[in-house]
Amino acid sequence: MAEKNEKLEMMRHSASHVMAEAVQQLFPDTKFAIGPAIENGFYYDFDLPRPLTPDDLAQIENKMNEIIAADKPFIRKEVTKAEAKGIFAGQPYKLELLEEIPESTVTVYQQGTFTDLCRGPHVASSKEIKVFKLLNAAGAYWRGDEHRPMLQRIYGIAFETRKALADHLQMLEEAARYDHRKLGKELDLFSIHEEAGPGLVYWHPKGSAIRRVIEDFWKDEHVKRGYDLVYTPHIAKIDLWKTSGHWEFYREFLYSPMDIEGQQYILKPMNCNGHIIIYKTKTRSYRDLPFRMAELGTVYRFERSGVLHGLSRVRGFTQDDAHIFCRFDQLEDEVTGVLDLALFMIKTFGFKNYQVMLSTRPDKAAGSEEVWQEATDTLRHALARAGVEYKVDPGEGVFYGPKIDIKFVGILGKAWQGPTIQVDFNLPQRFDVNYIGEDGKEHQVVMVHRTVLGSMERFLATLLENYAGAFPVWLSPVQVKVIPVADRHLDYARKLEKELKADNVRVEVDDRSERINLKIRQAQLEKVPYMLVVGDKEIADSTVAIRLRSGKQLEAQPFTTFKSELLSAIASRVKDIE
RNA sequence: GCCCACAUAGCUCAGUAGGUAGAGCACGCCCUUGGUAAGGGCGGGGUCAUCAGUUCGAAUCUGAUUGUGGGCUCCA
Repeated sequence: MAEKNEKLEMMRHSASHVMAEAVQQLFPDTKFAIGPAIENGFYYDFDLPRPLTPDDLAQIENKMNEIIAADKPFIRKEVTKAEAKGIFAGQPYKLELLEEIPESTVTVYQQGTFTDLCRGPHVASSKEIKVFKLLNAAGAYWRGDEHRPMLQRIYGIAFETRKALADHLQMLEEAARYDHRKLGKELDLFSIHEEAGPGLVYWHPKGSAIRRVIEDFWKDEHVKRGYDLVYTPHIAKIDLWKTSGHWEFYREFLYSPMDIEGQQYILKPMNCNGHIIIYKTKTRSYRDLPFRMAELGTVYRFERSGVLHGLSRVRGFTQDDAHIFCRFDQLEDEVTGVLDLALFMIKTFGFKNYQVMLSTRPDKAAGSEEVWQEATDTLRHALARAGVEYKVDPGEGVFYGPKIDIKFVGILGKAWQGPTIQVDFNLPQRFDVNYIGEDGKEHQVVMVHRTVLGSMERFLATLLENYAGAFPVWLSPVQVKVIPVADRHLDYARKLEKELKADNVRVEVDDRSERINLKIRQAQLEKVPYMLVVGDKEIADSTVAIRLRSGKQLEAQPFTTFKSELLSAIASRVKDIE
């Protein structure tokens, strides 16, 4: 398998060289940057005299096919740096790369008319490139630096067989049907409006119904686990954010201050300061710790226009936030508790798997090396206790402390940013957040910032794409659709509706004078888990005919039986009626 | 923010030699009361994202603005 992947990667990398040759022939003035193999394909960055059009891509593809058909060998040469500078005269990006190579000799690969600075390896000859397709052209900064020139990147994919290519293209099409922006519109869950502002989400009744279920569950679970729920205001005086350091470090994410009676206020970008204020309203004893304060806190951050994306990157969002104030010796237990909660959430919401990253001390960090080391070790111990496998992300911690990030892995294998657990020594110091120890003296608390879902917005996106909009029954905005066969069955339908509503079931009656085929179709499109078809037979026997959204029809059963099974399925949160 | 593309009815979309807008779904009314994925008829609905410009005339050409998409960068 590994060998096969290497072969594929070699082919993809070679395809990128062939693409460069094609571009060179079509645009002789091109300056070449880099062109690696990536997952499923390859790209190459070019500095071109004009923007590329879809027609250009087709032409480049044709040229590539010619080169492949001509079966040009890939020739590897070792040359001195001085020779290489001659070869790449007039190619500033290649020359810049050459400067950074410490060795005195470098390798170049040549196929046809194109020679590239490249470590290799490559296929022996262009004919070994089996099937490829150019997907799109996009802008990309030279070396990923936004202060350097914007280059044009062409992305392509390449496979061993036509079938593999076709499968991949089909998979891309399939993925588009799971897109939360599309599903959100189709299922009438939320909207975002040009006239109201980008990145600001309007939750429709059905989206709000899902959110309420999530929030109620979240609150109950937190209270069970020893959290106190709080509410804090959306704006606060700017000085608070100066004290916390946000004004200094994160100003680019903050909205401009507003003037209120001569005082400057800003919208909160985080909830921590509010929780610290509550903590500090009285002297806390070591006996009061840990103090776990939780809030579904709505925050506003200025995100640059180009990064906004549906529900997953927005400018106003509600974090499922909490801050744990504890003693250092309690830190491990607290982190363990948060990990347990996070894993419980992952399981309850039906994610197949998860990935865990531990981020360590960055270059620019507050606090001493020793404290960092100790805190990082504490996180390691907690991870070990939870029996969780993780990877280390060196230097990716927040400036105020190390963190654990968990990604949800959905049904399709896509990973989503989920829970985050961050240790913080900085804010307690800035705000002088203390407790009185057994020794009668003041000691600084350790703060843990954490979310277990992320934000309501991003989490809904995650759920939507994970379930393709077919939520498990406990989360479905409409759990039951009652479909009377004819108008004379409406009274019975209403009676069922009333009885289900009495137990907080989210139920709708399709009371239109339409054929049931139409009503079934629309309930299917709405992905309602249970459709109850009721007509003369059902009324006579006090039963319901049940159709599942899978298309499966269950035996007609007494309404009371259905109802109790439904209620237990909802309460279990895990299993639907099958 | 940067590169490229796109913006037509509530939704999905058609409308290229520039001559003042169409379909399906949805919505309203009428007929139909039909047993598991679209019954039929009629009707209302659009200053073609916004603002300028070119032109006798702009959904269509040009520019700017706003927004969206694909990337890049960023994501405490």
